[in-house]
Amino acid sequence: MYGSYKIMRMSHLFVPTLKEEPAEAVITSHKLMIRAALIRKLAAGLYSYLPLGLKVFKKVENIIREEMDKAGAQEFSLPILTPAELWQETQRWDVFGPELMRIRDRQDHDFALGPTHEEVFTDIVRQEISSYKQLPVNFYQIKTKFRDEIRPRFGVMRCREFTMKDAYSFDIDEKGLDRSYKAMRKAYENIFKRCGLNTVIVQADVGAMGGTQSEEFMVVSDVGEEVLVLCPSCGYAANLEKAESRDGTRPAKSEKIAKMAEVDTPDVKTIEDLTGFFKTAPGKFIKTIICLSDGNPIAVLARGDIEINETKLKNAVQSRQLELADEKTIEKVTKAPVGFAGPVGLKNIMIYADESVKGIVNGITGANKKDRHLKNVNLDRDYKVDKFIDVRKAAEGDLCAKCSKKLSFKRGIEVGHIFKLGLKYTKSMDVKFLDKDQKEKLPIMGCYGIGVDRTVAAIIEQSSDQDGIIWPITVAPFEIIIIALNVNEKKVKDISEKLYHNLSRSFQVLFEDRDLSPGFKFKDADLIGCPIKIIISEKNLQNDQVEVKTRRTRKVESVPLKDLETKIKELIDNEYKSFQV
RNA sequence: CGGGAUGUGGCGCAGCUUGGUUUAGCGCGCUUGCCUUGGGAGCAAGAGGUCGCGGGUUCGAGUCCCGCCAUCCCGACCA
Repeated sequence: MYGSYKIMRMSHLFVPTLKEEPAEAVITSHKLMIRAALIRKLAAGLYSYLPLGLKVFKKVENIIREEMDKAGAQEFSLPILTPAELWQETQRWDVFGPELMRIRDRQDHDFALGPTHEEVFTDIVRQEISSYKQLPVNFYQIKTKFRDEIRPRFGVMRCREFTMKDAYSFDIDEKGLDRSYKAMRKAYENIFKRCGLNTVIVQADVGAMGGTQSEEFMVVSDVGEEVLVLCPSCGYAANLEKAESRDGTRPAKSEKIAKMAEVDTPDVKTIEDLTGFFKTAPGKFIKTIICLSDGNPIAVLARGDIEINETKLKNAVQSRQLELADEKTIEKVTKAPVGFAGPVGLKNIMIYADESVKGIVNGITGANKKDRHLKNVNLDRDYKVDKFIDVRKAAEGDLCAKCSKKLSFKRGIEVGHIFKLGLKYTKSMDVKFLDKDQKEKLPIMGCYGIGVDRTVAAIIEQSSDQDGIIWPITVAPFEIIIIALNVNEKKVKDISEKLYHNLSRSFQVLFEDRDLSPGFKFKDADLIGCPIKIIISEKNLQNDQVEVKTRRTRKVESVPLKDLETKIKELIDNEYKSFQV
């Protein structure tokens, strides 16, 4: 439990709850955050926190802070406004593109509103750290970030202005980075457990930043923006970008290799067209995609029934920028209009192929001529592949690459991301320290982020019912709500006041003291979702009792006044226990 | 940026197809009074809207046309 709480009465607190669902919200957490008066929208992707929302937000923040400190990280506060020069040093002034919010001052100096703070922290290390004796360090802050999102979405889930806890570790060597990374991984597990969140840790692609390892903390949810590939059998977990998988289809019956032949296929272009035309399963086709890798055309083959994972492809061909080729390029490379590309006779271009192509016997593919396809095409006899790569996009029905059991697919909300960054920033910003062996070296970095707003939303996604939010006690705006049923009854009013003052000494108590109908107050209380409700009515007071009801279980109990404090303490202690780390 | 939808008192919506019975309406909320107190009470009386903005058509536009803006959804995008 943290700190002493200011006295709070519903009659005083600004909690403009809504009976009706706001039209602009689609997902549960967004609807409830508005209805329970946690947030209000200012503009697309910009939200104001109201007093109740802020209380929750601060609790989450505080849990993060405590666990970060416990893990040995040190809190900073860096400016949001950051000079362009710093971003130019690492090329990110350009790389970040339009997502970076830019601003110019009256002297015409360029600045960015920080979307993340690698450069600024690295700059501090560059200036202040010169010896291995000062390392390792892990610096963090909990700060407002700005990203000009192409599409803000789902309330606080994807915003243009949001709060992120970002941490950066600097180590002497790989071993040290491993230690820092593991410490953060553990801290994250603690943080999410304490927030009452069930998370799954998935492997993620390291992306263009060239790190070595990256994992995401995901909250499984249908409204998640990422697809997770999970193996229920061995525990393998990765996001779709990263996921490896194996073919789950039965191998085709062995077939005699037949003679290659050209077929007239007027206007038959897509795999769908082709399966109809040839009356064959999509697995029979050799899909040929022409891409531009850093401006150079390459051909990528895959079996007709699988999709290509662009991230895997990008990594496999070591491309910085990869895109589908435009029509002109395709016509130039294949000498045919779009839709008739094939590997046979394709020249002056690297031909990559997914492993899935290996098993195709007597395949069908484009003839590199308008309205013509080839059938009975076979690897090595009819065409060559320069390099086999794994670009299979995992799909329903695929098997786990590790244990060959069937994979399961779920969606998830990314609440945290940990990352072994390597030397990317220390190198480009020329950060050096003198090691024990008297040699100059680059510190090796890790970075670790948590979306604070998103974490709050995810908690609600995971914990609510038809009546409203069910807060885990660790992040609840108040631990207890005392409802005085009829404040016009002197006895009810007096005893409620007394209990409120007494309990406020040990707990965070919200006092529902408004002169409203009981139903109204119950509904509001459920919406707001405080874990424990104490109901004081004239009826029960006749027996010197009050009612205690828990939000989660809806269990009600009549408790004699004299036992109340003990009972409440017991209940609350129990609640906290289930979120202990 | 492409596709779709929406914009009418604080909130949720109807009215628009077929322009004039509309003085723009309903529910919630709000104000005042009475009444009521175990699951968003009741009665009565009120306040509150240049119908997103601009232009056009018309004798007449919330309603039709054009343009713009905003919001939401899908997609693209997202170290």
